[in-house]
Amino acid sequence: MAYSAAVSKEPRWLDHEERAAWIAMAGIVFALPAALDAQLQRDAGISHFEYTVLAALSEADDRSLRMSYLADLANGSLSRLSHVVKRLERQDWVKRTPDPDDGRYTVATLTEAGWDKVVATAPGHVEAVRQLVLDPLTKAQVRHLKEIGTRVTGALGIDLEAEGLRRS
Amino acid sequence: MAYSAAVSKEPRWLDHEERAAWIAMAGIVFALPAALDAQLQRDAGISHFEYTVLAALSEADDRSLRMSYLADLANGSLSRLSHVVKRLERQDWVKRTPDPDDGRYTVATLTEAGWDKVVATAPGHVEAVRQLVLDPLTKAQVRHLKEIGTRVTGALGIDLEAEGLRRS
DNA sequence: AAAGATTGATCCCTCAATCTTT
DNA sequence: AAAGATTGAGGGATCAATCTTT
Repeated sequence: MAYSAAVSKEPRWLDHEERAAWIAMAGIVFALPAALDAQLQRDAGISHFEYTVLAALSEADDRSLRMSYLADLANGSLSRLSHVVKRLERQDWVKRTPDPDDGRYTVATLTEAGWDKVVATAPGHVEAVRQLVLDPLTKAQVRHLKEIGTRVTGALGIDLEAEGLRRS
Repeated sequence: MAYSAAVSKEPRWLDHEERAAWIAMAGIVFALPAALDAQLQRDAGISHFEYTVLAALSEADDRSLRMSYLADLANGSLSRLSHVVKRLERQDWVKRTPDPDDGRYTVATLTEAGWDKVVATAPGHVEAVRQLVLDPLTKAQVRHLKEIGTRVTGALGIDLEAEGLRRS
């Protein structure tokens, strides 16, 4: 991700409307993850990242995904995922096996207990997403949000098609 | 922040448009902080939270704020702020003094070197915000984003008036 | 006793180094 | 040698406990 270094003397400062939009966006971006984490931690004892991992596996064929692909889906590094899956494995929610087709890959699979955990956790999480994000918006604003999100995630280099496989 | 516990058997699942909007929002919310942190870390050697603290002080009267108020502005806990300010103090960017009016408060003040750090860092940060968020949007979308942000931050219990004091 | 602030322990993430399979 | 994955060390965030001032 290359930001053209601000070499010119005068940066393009934000006008009034841009500034207001950015302040609102910043508020969301830095407070929403904490709020979602808090709900999941309180009601299910897991982090949002852990939930994302379990949910992604629950929607995959055979409830299985390669570690590297799963890391991409969950927007995390492979190292982070490896640490997290180690913990999830201790709880017997996930198990790991080498990929028979290519031994370099590791395949993570959701166990029956892991499936139950997702089923038990999903409704509360969806409800939190509704209350914090979707319910406060009009139908038109939901549409606008989708379009804005498409453009910004594009600038961030995120592939929404792939993301579509998962998430509540 | 009270989420009504999902006691009803059937949660209200997301329809197609809601799901698309949420996936886009989730992409932003979990990738944008990392992107902004990366720019600041690379170009200035500080985290986004540290930048927020320095920037908030730079815009305050006497370049000074009480710790508890500053923690609110920066969307962080007082404990987190205390740890961070300790580090900023080591770099001589901030200094702390007891509030003369009420000794329970601690007042954080930006030093001259801290001011210079903000001046040197702000243009690159604003440029990143432009490239990742504002430039990809039309003027109408910037307006929509402001309105959406107002509603969602409202649901999150954030006071945007107070926030307006800071942020690039 | 309450409010503001700080501290230390613990947990989690990041980064670099390493290991395994191809 | 390259790709995928794991590991351990180091740094920052969180939480509970503590300290200070009112």
